[in-house]
Amino acid sequence: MITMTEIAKLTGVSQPTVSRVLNGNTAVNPKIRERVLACAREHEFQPNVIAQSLVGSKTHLIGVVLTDISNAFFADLVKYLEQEARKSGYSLILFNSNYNTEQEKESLAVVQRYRVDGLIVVPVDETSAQWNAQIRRLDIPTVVITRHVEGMDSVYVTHREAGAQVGRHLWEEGYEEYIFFGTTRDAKYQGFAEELKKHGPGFGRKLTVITSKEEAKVKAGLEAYFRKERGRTGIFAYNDRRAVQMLGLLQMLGIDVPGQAGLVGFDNTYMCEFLYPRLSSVSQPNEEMATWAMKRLIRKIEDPEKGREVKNRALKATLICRESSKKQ
Amino acid sequence: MITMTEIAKLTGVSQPTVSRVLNGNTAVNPKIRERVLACAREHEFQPNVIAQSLVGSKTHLIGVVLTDISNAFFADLVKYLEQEARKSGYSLILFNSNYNTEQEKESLAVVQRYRVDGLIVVPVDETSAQWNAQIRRLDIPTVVITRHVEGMDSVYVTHREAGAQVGRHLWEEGYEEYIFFGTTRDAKYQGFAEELKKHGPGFGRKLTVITSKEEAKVKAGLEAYFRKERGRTGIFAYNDRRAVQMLGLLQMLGIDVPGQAGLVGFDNTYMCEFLYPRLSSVSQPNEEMATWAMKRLIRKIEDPEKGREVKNRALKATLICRESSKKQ
DNA sequence: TTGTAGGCGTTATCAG
DNA sequence: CTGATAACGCCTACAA
Repeated sequence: MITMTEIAKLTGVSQPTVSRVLNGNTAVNPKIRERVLACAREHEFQPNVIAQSLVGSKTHLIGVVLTDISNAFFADLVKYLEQEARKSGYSLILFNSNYNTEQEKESLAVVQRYRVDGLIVVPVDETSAQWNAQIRRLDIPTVVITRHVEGMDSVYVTHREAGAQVGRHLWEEGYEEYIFFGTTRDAKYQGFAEELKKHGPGFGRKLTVITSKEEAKVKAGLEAYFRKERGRTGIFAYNDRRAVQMLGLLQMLGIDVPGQAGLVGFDNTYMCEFLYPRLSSVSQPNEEMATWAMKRLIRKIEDPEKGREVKNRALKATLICRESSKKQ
Repeated sequence: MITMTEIAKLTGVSQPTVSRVLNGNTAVNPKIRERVLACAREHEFQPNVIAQSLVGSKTHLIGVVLTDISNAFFADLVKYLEQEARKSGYSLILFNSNYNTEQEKESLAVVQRYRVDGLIVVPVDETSAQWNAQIRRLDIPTVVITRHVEGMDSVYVTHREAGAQVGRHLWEEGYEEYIFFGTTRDAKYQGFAEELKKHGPGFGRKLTVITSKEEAKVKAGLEAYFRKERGRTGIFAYNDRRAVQMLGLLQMLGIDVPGQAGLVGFDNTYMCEFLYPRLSSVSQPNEEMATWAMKRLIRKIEDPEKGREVKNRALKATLICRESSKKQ
């Protein structure tokens, strides 16, 4: 890899002159300019951004530290993050914490050693004191994505509200009893339950929660559930994976969807369109989330004044109604 | 961010001494050592790897340039790549070409400007002369993953062999006619067709290809297909996405799976286990592929001698038989 | 318009 | 054991 100094020697000028030509800032003698450019082209000069970073104290590197890149949802976010960063000439240096706080901690340290200009993070546990302490000491412009953290910039989707949307939808479609497939700590559950509560005081008896991740247990639970005399049941699964599993189980048990049971998933992954019946699901605004996060981050980096105040962006999810939860 | 020079001033020693202490290479006076370490800890010193890179001509950065990070298959690979790189102290700088050769070209240039130590690539089109010229001129240790490129290190799965496996399986399960859902350029198709050919000369009439990506056309094609008198039909979809779509269509048309039609997908994604009937699928050794690629790359980087010769690794995929293609 | 000098934060190589 | 000194590749004054 040829350097400016070498080009300088080759063309008989000084290195700063080469720099001027290659960066096109200042005016230079056209003859020299041509000579230098020709030489650079010939040797396929590529500036050493490492050296540029050292002097300019700007690396054009953005650290991305997230919990699970193999999760399609995050992978999708990364795609848009990269797209947006690229537009402004930044590159992504990627770390996967794998939901492991040790790895996350180490990743944040590495990111600091690379002197990244900014940071996009999906914390393993944003309530952890250790994490909060570390991320704040880093003193790097940061945007939290997917979670809401007090005192830091963040973009996230209002899961509670999304849960309420699903509750309303299932109620409107005439489902009389309900199942939530997930944990009660999930904000989606809370919104879902609250919404249903509005439609009658007896909702407690009408809302069942299935928490287990073991298929056999889930199946047994469903069997027991449907053995009783039941009205039409609306089921909300906390993500599409689980929704697909639920659909498979319902089909296995011979329960008609959406007749006896309506089903709504979460994430609106591509397969929703492919399943039979097509799966209703809640769509998160991935592109918007990623784009906002990156734009915001770059603004913080390039305009520290405006970047100072903390901005939070709560985005709404959209329920996509398909066949799996339709009125009969 | 405190630097070695600052620590040196604070502790009244020279900067190189600080470097020695912090790197623990050479022996230093225990008193000074303690003083320096204390100071470094107090100010949470983190070495500037950018500066280290500049002098050491090693960035510990590995460029990853792939076609579509939002594809679950590649996202999975990235997870393992990161894991393996991390073990050896390397970090990933990630680029998504989005199947766009312009973006790919630019990414390769950026990667070079960052002076990455190595490169993992999934080319948009490995047969392109332009790409071949560029990648070779880069002169960076590179491992191609997922594709086979003459004269370069690569790991890939033998799709042709996988296709043959599927053909054999469907034949053994008693399917008498066959559909391939994908394109005939796909090596999977070739292996599939060749295998079927072994079981009788009339295979040409018995193997139908559905290429369209438009659901309506696919549906119409299937309807026309099954309107005729048909034996049991074995269907091979080029990936799980398509297999799910196919399954949905078959269910919609009221065709019994695996009775009238058997179905096999490709990629063995999580949903195979969740669908009803459970989907047979070909499992690619993602972890092995990624791990091999990264280990090989690091070896090339750290031991240029051994890294010189070109190594190719062809991995076999494994067919996972489930309910969707079982003998009746 | 061009060259010289200095510095970014390290590491490495010398003397001492 | 420790401190100068040079070097990595580039940029930004400053001077000519």
